[in-house]
Amino acid sequence: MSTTAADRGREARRRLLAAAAELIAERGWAAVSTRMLAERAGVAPGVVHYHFASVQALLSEAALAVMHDLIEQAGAGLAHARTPGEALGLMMEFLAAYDGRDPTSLLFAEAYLAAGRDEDLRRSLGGVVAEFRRALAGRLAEHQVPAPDATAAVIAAAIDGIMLHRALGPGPDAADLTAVLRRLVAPTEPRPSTKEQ
Amino acid sequence: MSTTAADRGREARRRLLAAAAELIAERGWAAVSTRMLAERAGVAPGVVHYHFASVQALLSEAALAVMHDLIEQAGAGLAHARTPGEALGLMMEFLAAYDGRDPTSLLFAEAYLAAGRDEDLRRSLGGVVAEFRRALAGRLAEHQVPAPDATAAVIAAAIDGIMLHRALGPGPDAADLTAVLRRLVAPTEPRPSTKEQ
DNA sequence: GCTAGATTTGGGCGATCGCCCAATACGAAC
DNA sequence: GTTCGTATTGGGCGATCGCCCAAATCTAGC
Repeated sequence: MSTTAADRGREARRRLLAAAAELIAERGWAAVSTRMLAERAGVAPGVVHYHFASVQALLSEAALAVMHDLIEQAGAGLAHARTPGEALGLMMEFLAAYDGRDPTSLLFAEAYLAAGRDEDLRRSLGGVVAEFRRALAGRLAEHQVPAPDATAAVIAAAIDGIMLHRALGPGPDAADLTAVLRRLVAPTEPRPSTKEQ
Repeated sequence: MSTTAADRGREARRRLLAAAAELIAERGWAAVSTRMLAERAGVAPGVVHYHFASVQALLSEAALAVMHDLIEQAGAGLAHARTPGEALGLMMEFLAAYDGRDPTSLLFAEAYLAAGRDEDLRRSLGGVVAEFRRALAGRLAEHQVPAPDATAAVIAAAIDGIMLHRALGPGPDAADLTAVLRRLVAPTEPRPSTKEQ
């Protein structure tokens, strides 16, 4: 039951990372300040620069942690699918929880932009996207989808773009979008019947 | 040859809008300041709040002007295409000029995010995207592409996503991506032959 | 109890922020 | 030349910024 100083320190660090993830989405990357982070995390302002070299470093670490977790989670769900079409359906279902204006979606977008002005962050983030593309391309190749790399890149891009556009207002139903995306992975065209879902 | 006060005023306003478009891309929306804008435009700091109600208002007006011009330009090129596949090719060619890290791409991304925190901007920007989707869906419908609205939305989203991902590092060739996207608009499946690029 | 080392505190530093405004400059109308 | 109206100047206002640091506070080990 004893809480050592190191334990409390780790907890403070953890709370600061969580606060950073929230505030990036709420206020925007450049608008997150030292005192804002400290207040949200329930610590004194000085603690921020005790645990992190700079506010930038804190924001980067927080964003990367969230993104990596989510990509891994999505990838795990993908493994259950038996066909690429099914995998697409699962992914779109997974994405239904994010409307482009929720904290997670905004965190992604903010991180994308911040990466353009921070070389280290850009490299790390590029690695996350590349990893997702590679995993997806592997699944596609297993099912004889032609041009798996390019197809995976387009799907990954479409997903991010769909999230971006959702933030701006209503668009077509997710089910309709999924049906369109399925054209990308249909191994053989099943001759479009007169009626379809 | 006379330059009235009103003429000089209009010129100062124009220069401020141009400076805003540059600085949004360079520094990020939230990091653009009054004095930064004034210096870039070659005017005194006070001029900014003489011509614009706030820095936010200046940034929004500048971003919307650039985006509207570019969408219109892309749409004009689209009118020359004779098939949806050709139109896609033209659009991807048009997009080749933007690698996701150039000022125009960054301006788009910054505006998307800023829109999430400014209701007026969000509405205006949503209108721009909707207008593009509508124009594209119209062209698709003319050529019997199924589900033209959803297809247009996916294409628009894929384009923005591709630009976003390009900023993070190299991906598949544009030509390969275009070939994949063409699957979305193929009116009838030409029975995939043994070889295809 | 006492020391050693890690963590927290809370305010200070100079710089910068958005916005404002009284004073000034300057061409147009008379 | 005088008046009038618009545009510009340049500094001031209080607030906030990132980062720093000496002092205070804690727990573990002796």
